Amino acid sequence: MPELPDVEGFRRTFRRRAAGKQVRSVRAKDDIVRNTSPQGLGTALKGRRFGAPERRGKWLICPTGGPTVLMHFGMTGKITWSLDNGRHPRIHAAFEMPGGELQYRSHRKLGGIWLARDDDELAELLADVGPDALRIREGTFMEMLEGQRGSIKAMLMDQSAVAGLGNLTCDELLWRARIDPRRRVADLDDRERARIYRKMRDVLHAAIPEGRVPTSPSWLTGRRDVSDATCPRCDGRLRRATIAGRTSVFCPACQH
DNA sequence: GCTCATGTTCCCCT
DNA sequence: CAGGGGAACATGAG
Repeated sequence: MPELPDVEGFRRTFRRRAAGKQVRSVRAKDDIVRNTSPQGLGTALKGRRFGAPERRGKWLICPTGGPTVLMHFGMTGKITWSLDNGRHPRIHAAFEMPGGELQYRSHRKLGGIWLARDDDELAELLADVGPDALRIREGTFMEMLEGQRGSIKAMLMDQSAVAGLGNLTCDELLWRARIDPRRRVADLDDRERARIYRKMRDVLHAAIPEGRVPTSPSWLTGRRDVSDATCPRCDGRLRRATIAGRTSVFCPACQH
């Protein structure tokens, strides 16, 4: 589930439910807390008040004025708010606070929770995360493309180059930009590069209010799980191929 | 039983 | 060094 639009939705949930509230206690499974123990997390947070959450790429950043909680959601993580402090087994961490608890769930446990004790630790944990896809300026984006020798899809998926784009977002924006995901970055001209930047923003801005990459039939993403899927634009047959280790869906008829 | 899944990391090649 | 391929992680869903 979680790419940039999903994490942006989690940020909204966190802001609405947890920001400004004092943490009463923390429960967490051992293997979901990555750089300390559940006890360590609880000790650091108990009595502290969460501030406004931020997002960088697919990371949710939850400050308290002292330590900061970092959440990553892997492929199946999410945040939920519960009124009743229930001990559901699928909840991997819960921050108990007045009025309910904020729950972190990560079905396949590919994500996790990190604790940064201060700004230095925070910077260290996020050191390899590139500029956020939603905020990167066009000039910076163009600089990132310089000197790249791989495919455009691989570059867009690289979180240290541009942070937040996932497999669905990349397929969607390349389809809108009419660029074949296998194209070498070095072979793209300036107009094509500008088109990719513009479509990246369009896709993100359209997806964020939904809190996910939309799956309506007018989106490529709405067709990717359909057998014998056709292009929403030209009705040509969509193709699947592995690029940069992930399944890519694209339209060979209108993406070049 | 088999393959695949919206992510990241690590190892091995070229 | 930059990239690509593949495996691993954990747990289903089809």
